[in-house]
Amino acid sequence: MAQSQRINDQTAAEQLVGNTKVTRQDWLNAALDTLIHDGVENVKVLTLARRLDVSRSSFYWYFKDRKDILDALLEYWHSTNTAALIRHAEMPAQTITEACCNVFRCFVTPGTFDNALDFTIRDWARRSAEVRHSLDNSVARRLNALQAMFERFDYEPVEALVRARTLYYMQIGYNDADLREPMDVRMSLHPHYVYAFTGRMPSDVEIATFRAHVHQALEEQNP
Amino acid sequence: MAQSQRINDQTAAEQLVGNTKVTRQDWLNAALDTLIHDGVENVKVLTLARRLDVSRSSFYWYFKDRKDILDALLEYWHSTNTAALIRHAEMPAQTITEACCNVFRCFVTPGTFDNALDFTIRDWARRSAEVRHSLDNSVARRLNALQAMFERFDYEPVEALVRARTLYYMQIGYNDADLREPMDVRMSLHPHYVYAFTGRMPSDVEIATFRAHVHQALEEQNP
DNA sequence: AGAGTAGTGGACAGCTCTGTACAGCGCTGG
DNA sequence: CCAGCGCTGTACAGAGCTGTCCACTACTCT
Repeated sequence: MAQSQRINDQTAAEQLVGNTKVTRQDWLNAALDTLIHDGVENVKVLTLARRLDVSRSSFYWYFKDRKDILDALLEYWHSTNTAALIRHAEMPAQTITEACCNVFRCFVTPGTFDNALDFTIRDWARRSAEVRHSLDNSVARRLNALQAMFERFDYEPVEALVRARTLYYMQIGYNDADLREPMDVRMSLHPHYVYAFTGRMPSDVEIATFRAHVHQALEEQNP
Repeated sequence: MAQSQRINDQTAAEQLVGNTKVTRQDWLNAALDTLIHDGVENVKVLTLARRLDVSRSSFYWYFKDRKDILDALLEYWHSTNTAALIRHAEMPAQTITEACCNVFRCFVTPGTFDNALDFTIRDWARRSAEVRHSLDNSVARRLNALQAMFERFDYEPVEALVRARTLYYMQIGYNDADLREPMDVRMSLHPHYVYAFTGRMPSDVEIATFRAHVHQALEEQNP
């Protein structure tokens, strides 16, 4: 599922001047990919160097030490996933069911919210107080955005809180499970999820719009 | 939260005959505790030995190698968490809201379903195909039990499936987050969770019964 | 062309961890 | 009372990892 990740797309554009074989970006991309697939404890200077087919010591040209690159990875996560989720929760919508569909899109559209990365960060947070702190902050901001979303559609604060959590944790848990459910099955269940989360069935138009979005996103990914 | 874990309670009863300083159980308990708090990759023979204040080599008397004790930990998880959840999902109930409360009890009562252990296993599963396989099996059995629970109360299969997943993943995600919410706050939200999961409000009796159960469980833990 | 700069590779010291070999210690049963 | 069993400690070999030092290379700028 998770494609090779890129922290940004400068890599191709960067000039490999002088004796340069790899860029700082290459190290970061390799580290991010390793982080996602193998966990923090496998983000090792030695492993990355082997993967980039470069001497281990050149790592220390770009980064102070191992912690330095790990900090960069955390910062990347910070500025992507949480921002994406909040943005989708705040999208304008006519109904709560439409708003809920918007949030779903965030999780389903490739390149928006990286589920595998998010899991890895949670895992990491269990072993590092610093990461734990970042994570707690992000989760609070995410849940606030979702609660506010329900409140915009006149749910009582307590119910909005409970529904925000249910929606959020269900998505997180669901994606963690990595069910590899075929997209058509997932699409057929979608209206029922909306119903379970909001207590209301989405309209046919909302369902169709959601499907179109997902379809389009998948097209763009595999043209 | 997670107290010092015990794989079973034989330890105190076991005789330390001969030159024996620690038992196989001691190794297992230490390993389980380390697994939960620090993750698989920190379950190291050296670390456990230091913790038990015993030489590292005596480990190899009780276990073939490191993998041997890790297998034992997985087996332990197998025979506890999944069994507990299924048992609670199958408990007799008059209403779906009561059934839902039964499932909650499983997560809230100490010594029943170990959330921290479950998280660690999911983490582990990301790095080991063998563990992944065990986990997938367990999750399928858990979800089937929950879906069957909703179906017993006349939910359509698709809705039962969606609600089973929502209930399950919400609990998992919620516990992962380790919110450390005071129990009285959690209790006040409880009826709303039941409503979000089942679409119906629990009766006053059901709420009171649930609270009494939780209260009693906490009393037993801290007499 | 020569000096400087950015980046690389190889070698080294030092740490942590694994698994094995083997000797020693203290009970228990004939 | 001593032989054997269950268990422990010391010692060793070897692998994998980190971070540092320094010589080297290939560009760029003047």
